[in-house]
Amino acid sequence: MEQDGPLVAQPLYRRAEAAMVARIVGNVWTPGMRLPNEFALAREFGVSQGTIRKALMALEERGLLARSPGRGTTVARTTPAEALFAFFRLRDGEGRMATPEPVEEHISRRAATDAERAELGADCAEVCVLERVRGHAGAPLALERMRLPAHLTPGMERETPLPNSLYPYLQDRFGLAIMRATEAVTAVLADAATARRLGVAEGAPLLRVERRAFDLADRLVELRESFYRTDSAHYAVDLARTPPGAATAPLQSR
Amino acid sequence: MEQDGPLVAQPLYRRAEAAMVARIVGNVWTPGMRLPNEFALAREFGVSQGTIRKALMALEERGLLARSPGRGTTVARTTPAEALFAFFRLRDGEGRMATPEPVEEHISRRAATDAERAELGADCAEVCVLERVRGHAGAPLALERMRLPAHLTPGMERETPLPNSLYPYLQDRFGLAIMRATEAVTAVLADAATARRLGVAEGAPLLRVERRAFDLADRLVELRESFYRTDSAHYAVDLARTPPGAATAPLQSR
DNA sequence: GAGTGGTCTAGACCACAAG
DNA sequence: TTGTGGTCTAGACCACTCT
Repeated sequence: MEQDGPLVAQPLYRRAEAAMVARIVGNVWTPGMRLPNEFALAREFGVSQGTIRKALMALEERGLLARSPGRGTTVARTTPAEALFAFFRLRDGEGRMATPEPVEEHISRRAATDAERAELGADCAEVCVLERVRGHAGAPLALERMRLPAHLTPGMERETPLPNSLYPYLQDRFGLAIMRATEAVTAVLADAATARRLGVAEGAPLLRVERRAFDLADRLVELRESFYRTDSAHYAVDLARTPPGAATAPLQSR
Repeated sequence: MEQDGPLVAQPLYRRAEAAMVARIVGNVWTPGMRLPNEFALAREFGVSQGTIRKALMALEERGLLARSPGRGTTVARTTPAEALFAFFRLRDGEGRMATPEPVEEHISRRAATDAERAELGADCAEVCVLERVRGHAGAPLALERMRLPAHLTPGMERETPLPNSLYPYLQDRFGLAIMRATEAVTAVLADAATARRLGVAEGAPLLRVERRAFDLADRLVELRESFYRTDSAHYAVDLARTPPGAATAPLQSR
């Protein structure tokens, strides 16, 4: 009656897919690394080349692999531009990304609260707290406050200033690959402290965005609270009719 | 050098896919209809069964077809529950959908403004304007103002009250299948009129959501401006790392 | 020129749904 | 029992990249 382990036998291509994900998560296959070709993989896993291909194409669609004719299959390497595009939703009037430049940054490390341990896992004794103001076109745009499990990011609190784009840094430095996130958006009034840092009047309307970010193994690894000014930009969302049986949750939800 | 028509020959499975989309858009294949089996389609299009299968699976992923073993392949039929889930983003504290109940509704028809014609197409002489207040758990939650090309929804202005879920109605009544939408979210202060209708104080923070909705053929068919209270609900977004070369725009953007 | 992935075909066996 | 889609295999040809 348990949900976790599939009781029914998974198709071969699913098992091959899972085995390859395990290698990427376990850093046996590292970002940028070139994989053996389809026939070699097929021999290795004991299936046909067509079956391996199906698994490879699924992983390409999930963004874990990059394939191109003539060059071969490589483990995807997240570039700063892509990473920003994937999770940063602020756009200007013409729909272009309102690229944020760092303005100020504070980073520290402290004991995790009970609430944080409940979300980030019982083994999370300390958290790294990163607070940033980022601007665009000369004006402050966003105030962000991130919390990460300190045992997953050892020494991060001494590496200020951090790169503008955080997720590629987490991947290169700590092997933390952020794959998906959920955001909860509400409208709030700026309090005095936030208003001062964002250069708006107290009581000005702001977007408050609460983000939970998950890594390759679908562990929650970042809690983020952001406040956005939306006087010159907006939070852009693309919605599509979801096919009923389609992949809703990437993996397990817990 | 033109972008529209593919100058290079498309793969067979893409051409088969496009041909099948055309049949669905042209109502040759109607929602719920059962398609011929893979071998019959293969014969009809002059390709192999494997190629047809690839096209069918792509259309299933796009949500246009539903396939199941033993039953066959049918044209997808949008149910109210799915349609609400797909585009309605408000969730309560536990992540459940904050199902909105209609509170009041006004519908009218008037000449289109120049701005509306620029967006909805030059042949859009008149627009249908639908204004609604919707509530949840006894309190007003959202004020919505929708504009649709009147020539695509003839007689709609006499059909008040309209069903709670608008898109299934548009599909059943006018053959307008909304497939995707973009939303621009900003934070604003409630003006006097909006505050009164939503039961909040003037100057309370609200989410303002501007939606553009597109049909099967990727025509812009709805402009919508909504104001949401987010004191007891939030606007929920799921973000995923997008594979660089993946399908970003469903069809052409114009 | 050698090797790669992209496309296309062909045929086999299975579980499942419907009559 | 019949027919369907789901899975798996096998082999062919092509365009492309790299050296």
